[in-house]
Amino acid sequence: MTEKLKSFYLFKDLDDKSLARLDEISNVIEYKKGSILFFEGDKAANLIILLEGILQVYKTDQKGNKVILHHFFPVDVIAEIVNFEHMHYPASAEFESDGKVLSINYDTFEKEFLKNPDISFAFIKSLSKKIKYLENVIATNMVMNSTARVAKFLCENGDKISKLKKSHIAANLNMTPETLSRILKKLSTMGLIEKQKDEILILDKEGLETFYL
Amino acid sequence: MTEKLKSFYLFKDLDDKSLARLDEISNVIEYKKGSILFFEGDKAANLIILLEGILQVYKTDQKGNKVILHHFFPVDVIAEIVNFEHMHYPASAEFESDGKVLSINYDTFEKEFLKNPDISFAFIKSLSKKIKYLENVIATNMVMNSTARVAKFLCENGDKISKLKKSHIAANLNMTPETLSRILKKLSTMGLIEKQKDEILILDKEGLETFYL
DNA sequence: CAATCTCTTTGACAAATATCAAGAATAATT
DNA sequence: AATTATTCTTGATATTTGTCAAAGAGATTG
Repeated sequence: MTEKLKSFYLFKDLDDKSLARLDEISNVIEYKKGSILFFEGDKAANLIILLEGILQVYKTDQKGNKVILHHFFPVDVIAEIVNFEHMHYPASAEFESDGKVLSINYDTFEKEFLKNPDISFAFIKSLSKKIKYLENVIATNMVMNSTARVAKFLCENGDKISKLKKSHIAANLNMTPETLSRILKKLSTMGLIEKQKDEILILDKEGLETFYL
Repeated sequence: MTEKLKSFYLFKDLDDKSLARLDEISNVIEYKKGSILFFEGDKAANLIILLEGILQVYKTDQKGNKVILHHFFPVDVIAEIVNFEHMHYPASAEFESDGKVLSINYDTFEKEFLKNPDISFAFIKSLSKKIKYLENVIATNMVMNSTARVAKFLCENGDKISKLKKSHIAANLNMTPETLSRILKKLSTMGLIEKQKDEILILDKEGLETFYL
């Protein structure tokens, strides 16, 4: 297990003694697809690192619609500020696939590890990454309209698109499947993409980019 | 000047020698209301700390409308990840009032100061604060509708409201003045607020809160 | 391969907010 | 105080996206 810990960038510079200690204060938990890692409002006692699976973080608006805020992939540190600031989770998190998590007792971690310059630098790195992600969420969802979001998604994920259900893509882009369908039709009519059996071909990437750049 | 530096929480634990060095690599710049601190896309060479004034950070959407993302107040560290990640500014910043800024050569700062555990802890604190702020921007603007945003603003800023122009409030809430006017009228009709000459009285705070809690 | 189930598309309509234009209220200036 | 300039409000209309319902297309199962 200490070997496994060592392989995470956050811990790569720790000596064996520290790793053993870290091992003591942490454990691995597995989750099934669809299960909830935490609910909005929960308090956090553990620092959580996503080892396997895709985690979706969302809020629910007044009409009861999910508003998807993040996706986390391995190996991401999840919501560390909630630990750092002793806050409540500002959103809920649900596994989009089966997953696995490393759960570290945070108080001990802060006391014994966060002073270590390598750890704190990695922690800064992780926070920084999160800010970039949030900036992107804001730029995408507050500044861009539906068509722009679809165009951006197509340009950035043209490959993955065949594997995903359209309704799933729509949820990720915070729009309804109907709206997505209509936009794809429009882009198709404009000759920017071609809808095939199972795939969407991008015919004019530059044309798509004009919607959001 | 070193005394002044010492008064910022980020530097409060530095010894005199370090402060003198910090002084060497930094300088104070003054800005007039309406002037631009940086444009979206600019590259950053300096770590910027807002000493005086209110700074507005915004993007421009495709129609040319400003979308206001943040407000910074003294003493905030501005967009430190842009330095840390050697990125370009993802948005523009404009002074809403006359202002003053401490500009620190970032490369030197990272090399000579960021290793210091007190500094790095304060840096983490600052990043953490920013994440909370961004989470709030997202929660407010992506999850809440116009009425909820106005209600929240009234509850949180009931005092300041008389000093601000309505068009300015509307811009801050990312809606048009017309929409704000209509919502205030609606809330007034519902008996939750009372519009007076120069002020808005909150008659039923709990009633307002139901719009967004 | 027919029946069933799920997902996607389409159409008609509704809701929220923006836009444009005009009038009303306030504030500033002469 | 009268005039002028700003800002705010109101009404009419447009735009974007969501909602609901039904039809169509694909996939799955017996």
